[in-house]
Amino acid sequence: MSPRRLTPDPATPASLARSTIADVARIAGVHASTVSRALNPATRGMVTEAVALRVAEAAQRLGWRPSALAAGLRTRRSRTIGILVPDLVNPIFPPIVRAAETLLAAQGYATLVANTDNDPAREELLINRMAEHLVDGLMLASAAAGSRAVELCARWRIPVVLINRRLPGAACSAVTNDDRHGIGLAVAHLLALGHRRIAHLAGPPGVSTAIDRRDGFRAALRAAGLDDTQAPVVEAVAYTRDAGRAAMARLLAGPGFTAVAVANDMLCLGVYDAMREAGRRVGGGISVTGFNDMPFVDLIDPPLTTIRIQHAAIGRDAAETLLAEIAGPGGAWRDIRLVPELVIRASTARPPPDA
Amino acid sequence: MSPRRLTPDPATPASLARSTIADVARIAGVHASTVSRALNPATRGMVTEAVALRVAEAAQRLGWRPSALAAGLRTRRSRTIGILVPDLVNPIFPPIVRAAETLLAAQGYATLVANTDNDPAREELLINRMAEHLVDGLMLASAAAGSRAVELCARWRIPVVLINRRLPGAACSAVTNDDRHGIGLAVAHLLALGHRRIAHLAGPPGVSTAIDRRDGFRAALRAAGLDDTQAPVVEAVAYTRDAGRAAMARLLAGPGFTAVAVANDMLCLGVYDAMREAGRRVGGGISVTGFNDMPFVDLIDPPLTTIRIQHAAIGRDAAETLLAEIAGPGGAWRDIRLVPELVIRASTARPPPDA
DNA sequence: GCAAATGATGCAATCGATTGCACCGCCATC
DNA sequence: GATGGCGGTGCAATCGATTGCATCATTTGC
Repeated sequence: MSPRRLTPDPATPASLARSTIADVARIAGVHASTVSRALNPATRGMVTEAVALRVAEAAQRLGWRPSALAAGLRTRRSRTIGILVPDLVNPIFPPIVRAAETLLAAQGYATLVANTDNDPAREELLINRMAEHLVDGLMLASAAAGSRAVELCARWRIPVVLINRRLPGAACSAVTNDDRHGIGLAVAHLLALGHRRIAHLAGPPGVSTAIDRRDGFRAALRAAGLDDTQAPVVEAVAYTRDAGRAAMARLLAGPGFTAVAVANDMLCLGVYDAMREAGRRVGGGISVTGFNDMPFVDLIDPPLTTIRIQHAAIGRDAAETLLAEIAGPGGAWRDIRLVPELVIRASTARPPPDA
Repeated sequence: MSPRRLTPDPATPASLARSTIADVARIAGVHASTVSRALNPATRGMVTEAVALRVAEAAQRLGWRPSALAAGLRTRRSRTIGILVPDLVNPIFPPIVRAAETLLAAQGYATLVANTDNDPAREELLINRMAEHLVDGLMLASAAAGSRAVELCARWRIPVVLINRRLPGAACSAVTNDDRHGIGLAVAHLLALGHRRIAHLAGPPGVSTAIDRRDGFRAALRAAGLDDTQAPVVEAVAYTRDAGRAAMARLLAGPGFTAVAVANDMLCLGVYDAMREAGRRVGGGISVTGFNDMPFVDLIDPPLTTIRIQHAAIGRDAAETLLAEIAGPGGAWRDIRLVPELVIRASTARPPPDA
């Protein structure tokens, strides 16, 4: 009966203690520096095949694992990437984080994820914490006007990539959506359905997605020969369901409109709430468009017409950009603008005939 | 005109280089070890008030930040907690992660989040990676039968707390839901509505939530004097929308039933899909109950009757348990079982009279 | 066949903070 | 006034891996 083989070798009780490179060196009969070279893929070529094999065997037998801390202390890189999101509970972020994490994990990077709660102070604190952990790069989804985040990263010499939200004039790369174009698709769709009195429920101040979508909304109306200054516009205080409800209630109290282009899907959930409370119907009554195509909005009642962004691509592109900047600093900043697409569902319809 | 005050002092160009404890020591005119003691809250008492002040000032002026790597290497603790989830895109996890992260961040801990994709090999890899980063503790939401995760953590001496899913016989604490009780609430609700032919759509094999909910389902039927062996039960291959759709299709092809208690909300999304494809109505036709009350299921059509778990409490309790075990190892394992509650919405109704 | 080049390995310093121990000075005690 | 104790600080080793440089053995070239 052959003994079961697990990792690490169960026959070696040495596995009880965490072993170091020195232990491996002793077993393999070489110097610790040789072990280091043999075990590091980048320097494996510096040692003899036979030695590399012997070392690998010894390491395996001891169940040796590198100490990321010791290595990082010496090399000044932690093989860790930080990701800062304003709110992990907003379902558009997990797919982004996940795509980034998957790509990074394949390259041997771990990811430190944290919530800023849209609080600049917390954002600063977390960036400092990330700096203490010597993250090799940072993905920042929480950028807002006035944020010192990018300067802070520069001070700590941490490559940073903005995702989702831009920061005009910021000295760093960014992977975002073409928000102006996206909202234009929504407006064009509403116009094609016959709507002429279209409102806009805008996002919170200082956030690029809010600004660009609002500008794009205006531009799209003008392009259609409509007077954009007449269009009702209200601003939500945050990208939350509650803020959407409140903003929509204000919109409903104002001059009439048959459709509303909303700045994001999360706000739409509140818009639906407000419509229900006001006894109005979404779709047949007032048409509603969202933005993001976040998971599950195809299941709400009525299913939401929205602008689909490339969640996974944002995470992937941002991770790739970051890795490129880590590998070779000094390149030009990338400004990747992903193109969103319209997804038509039942929350939009022709305007009611009596409107 | 007084100069603007930022952090760190902009007047000190020393802030350009990352400063160490030795730099602070030089400025403050003391030894590095004294700086360490003065800056560490736990050892501050060992130095004179005046020295502590001088050191703090010097540190502030240099914009000094501790190196988590150097400190961790010496102390063998990284002030980092790992969280392993099977799928971050499943909306029940972000609230848990977030609650844990908030509590841990307040205690100075960073959180390393990773996805296992329900892949045991990936889980092992990630735990090893966490071990390399010397995480002080691990929250594990991905436990499934046969997982070597807990042993692996024991080998690395990493305190671990299972969340959401239990692992019978595992040598560690766990913070989970009372799944048997929860599914019992759902069944009781269906019985009260008049249903007698109730099916169960079970979760994937080997996962405690699936097993306990199935057992609880059976027990609830028996308690009502019904023959639980007659109840149709099919098993989904995973907790995904697609798997739910497939399983529900199989259920619909079998003997008749007027209600189905589904093992989780994510599966319910697929159940809705299958019902739509089969031309059946959820609620008035077949009643459906979910489990978890994950975000947004109150907005789907029809809104889902489900069992609400205490998302935030899971994260909080698990984080607290972990901190307790880190602070004083050797205590008894905690087995916290949180009590869920029934949330009635429109996916359940009286059985149709002709049924 | 000898010098030079090449390649493999060992040596030791280093990254930055922590901490056991030694030391020094001051005060209280007898 | 010597002794003991104690609080505050400095010294130096330490955590574990990496890496520039030295060293040694081997091979190549002439």
